[in-house]
Amino acid sequence: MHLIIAEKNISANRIAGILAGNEKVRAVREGSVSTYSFDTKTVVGLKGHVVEVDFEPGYTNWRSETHPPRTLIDAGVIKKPTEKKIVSLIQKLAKKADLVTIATDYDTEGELIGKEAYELVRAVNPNVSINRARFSAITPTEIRRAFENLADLDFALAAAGEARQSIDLMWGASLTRFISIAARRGGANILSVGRVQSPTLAMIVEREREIESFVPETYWMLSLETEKEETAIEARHTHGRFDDHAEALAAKERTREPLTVTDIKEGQKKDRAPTPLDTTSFIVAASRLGFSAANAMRIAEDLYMNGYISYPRTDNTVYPKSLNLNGILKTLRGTAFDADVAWVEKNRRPVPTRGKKESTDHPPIHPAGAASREALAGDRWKIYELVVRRFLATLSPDATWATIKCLFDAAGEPYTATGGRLIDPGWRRVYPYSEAKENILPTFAVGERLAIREVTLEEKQTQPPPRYSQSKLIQVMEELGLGTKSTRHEVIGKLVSRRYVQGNPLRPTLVGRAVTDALDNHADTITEPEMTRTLEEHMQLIKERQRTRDDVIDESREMLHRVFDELEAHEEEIGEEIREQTAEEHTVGPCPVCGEDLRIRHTGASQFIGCTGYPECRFNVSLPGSMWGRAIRVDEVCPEHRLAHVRLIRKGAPPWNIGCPLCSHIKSNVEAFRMMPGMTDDLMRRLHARHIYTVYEIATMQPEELAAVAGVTESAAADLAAEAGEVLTILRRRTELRKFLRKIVPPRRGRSHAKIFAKLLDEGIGDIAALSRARPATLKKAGIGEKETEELLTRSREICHERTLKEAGVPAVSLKKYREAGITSPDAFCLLPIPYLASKTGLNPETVYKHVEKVCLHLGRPVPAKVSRKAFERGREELLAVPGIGEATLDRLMLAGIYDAETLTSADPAAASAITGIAAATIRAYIAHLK
DNA sequence: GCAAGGTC
Repeated sequence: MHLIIAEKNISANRIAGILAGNEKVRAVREGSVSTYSFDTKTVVGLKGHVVEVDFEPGYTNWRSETHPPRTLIDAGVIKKPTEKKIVSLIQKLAKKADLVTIATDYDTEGELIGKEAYELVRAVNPNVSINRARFSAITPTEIRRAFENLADLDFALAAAGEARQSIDLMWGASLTRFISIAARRGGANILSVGRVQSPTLAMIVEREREIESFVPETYWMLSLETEKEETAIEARHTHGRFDDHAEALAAKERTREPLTVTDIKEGQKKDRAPTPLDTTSFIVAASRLGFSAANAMRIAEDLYMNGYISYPRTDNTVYPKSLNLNGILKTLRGTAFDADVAWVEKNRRPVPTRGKKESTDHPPIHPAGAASREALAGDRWKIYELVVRRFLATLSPDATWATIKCLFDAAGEPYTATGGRLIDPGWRRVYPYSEAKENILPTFAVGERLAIREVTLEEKQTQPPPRYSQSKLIQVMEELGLGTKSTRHEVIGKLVSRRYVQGNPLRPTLVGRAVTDALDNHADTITEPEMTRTLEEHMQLIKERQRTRDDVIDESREMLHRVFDELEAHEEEIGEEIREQTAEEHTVGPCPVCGEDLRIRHTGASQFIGCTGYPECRFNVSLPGSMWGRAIRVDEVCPEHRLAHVRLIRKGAPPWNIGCPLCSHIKSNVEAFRMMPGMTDDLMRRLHARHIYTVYEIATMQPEELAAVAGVTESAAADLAAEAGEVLTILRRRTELRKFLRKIVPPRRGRSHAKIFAKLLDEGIGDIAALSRARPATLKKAGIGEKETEELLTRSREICHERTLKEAGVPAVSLKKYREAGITSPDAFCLLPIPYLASKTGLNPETVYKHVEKVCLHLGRPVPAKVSRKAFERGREELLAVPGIGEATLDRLMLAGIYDAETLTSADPAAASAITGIAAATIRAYIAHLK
């Protein structure tokens, strides 16, 4: 069998189709992986890298004494599978193969991915011959040519990729750990560092600094307004920007009629049709439609997977010869673009436009299939339409403008006006995304005199450079060689998820600035794009076999050690700097009680807002637990409390805007206040004025303090505190009920726990005890199913029973034994005979008596007579001596309170029979025997 | 728990 390994599934499919020619290809899905077979050949696709580099075992603990971050520099690197299913399928197929061909993309990463496959094959089949097919496009001619000219894997090319992997891992991981540990950040708050992300972040921080330090300069623009044929025309002074106000004023003073036309220059200008789309220009075009980089790529990948557009990750802006442009136009006929296609076919430019970058891996992004607006709703259609229209535009003629430049003289002061008119829209007909702004001037004649309506001197200010938009940043990253077409948008996503930057345009956060500062000061190698350039030069040398992989990595190790010399010498200082700079990130504003800073605090699963004046000031505001999202500060500020708004953010969930934490705190506690019978609006106002917002505070305050705050007598204050305590109990029980419901009733669409809970509350069911007494019909009305109702009732009764028994004073250890014996209700304690309970549980009857006594007293029921251990054991012997009574019969008799000879002889056989199920005659026989 | 690079 000849095994062919491609870079991805879709390539495998297409390669198989081409190589099979007229033969039928059998597609087989094994799990989630497909193979394509024909003749004796099987083609299988990888998923890019199917293995990943990591450190050898022993380096997982970040805070290890023996393996601090620096030791990662010299740690061994291993490859471990990330796509286990594909790895095992490749190895299964490799065992049977007598020839293996690596057919991954022809670039450095592709060669490395090929080498990974090579190693997987070698591990299970050491002798099979392995070769390499190199092609620059998956087209019939290219693929056939490649398979007729099979070569060997280029190990030097792959080694260049391996050097990049190792260097990225050791720099990224060691510096990430170092900085995170120094700043005492862990878990979701680590501070990451990397060859691509750190310079990108540094650019954003740098731009923000430029904006902050920008000193605007004032300048003046001089213009006049004239008119012809009742249209107003604006002409600007040819001096342009005046930096000197006096000079501008003088020019304005000199400007007077007559205004004479001195020259007219007419011309034509071509407006070139746009070039084919590579990933970056696609992201730029999509951003004009309002798509973020990541969203545009996500949609493009979806369209690609469904065959509507070509591969969206490409650096190519030139259509390859092999691309069938006519075929694509034909595909688009009959779609919503029918008229546009017809126009393009009729007016087509001789050669399609071409951009500056030409690469061979993939063609520019172009339509691959026909789609309808109905099939692709909303955003997907917008992106598809963009790709289609751009494709059409690249085949369309340039647009042509008629331009006119008119020069005027106003008593010696020169002015000019320019106009433009679109005479042939060309490509703009099919690509309406950039507006063509016309400015049509009336026809002038040289020497013509005009009136001056107004002369305007406008004062203006120079503007700071703009913040980076996502698309602009991706363009700059590309210019600097940072990241790849596939990763640039992900890098921005990473900076956002690390909370280094926010917004679009992108602004750095305090954390982002602090990390950039720390790295700039002590490890600037990693914040410069230079590192990537050097790495690429070294990789080039490896490819040319002028240097080895290990030699390059060793040099990088040496550099990183020097960086660590500097970092370790300043660890304390670096950590403190970062902590100091980022404290503000958690500060929401002044404490209403003492005026110190209020800060968001995270402690494990809970989070709250506390006062930095703690413990002197104990003011705090509770926040929903971190399961609802991590609390962060946002820019908006509450005008009333001067506190920053708070938002909970959680992966995969929309953010929960809490708003002003104090407003929200007050609002959520007002309802509880109103549950207190003695609460009035006036009293509530007084409490709020003294920053008392919770029932809990009232319940725990000293009466005299509360009396002073509320302006009532101490005894009234004590009543209030008692009421508050009762409200707390009610609320606690409600919470308990809520938790209980959540555990048993699974949430369903249209039936949230909140809804059910509200309905139960309406029915007066506010705690588990009330629930245990509820009628099934009531629960059904609240939207709870029959089975769930049954379970709710059973479980809630169990809980109530157990609670009563605990309250009565039955110890938990004994409760367990009763439960195991099936004795759970308090009634069972009061009604069942003590010997029976003792026998069932194996407990001492005297202990049982103590429990029964407690329960009966607790419930106000009569306490049964005590049975001593001696009497109990003697009774057993007496009864077991009676012929016909064994252990089983004894158990039954005990149920009827019969546990010794005396209780048996005095028993009423009929009654005892009814309880025990033993025939009355048999019981009479036992009694006769004893007598 | 860490990077960057493939791909989904």
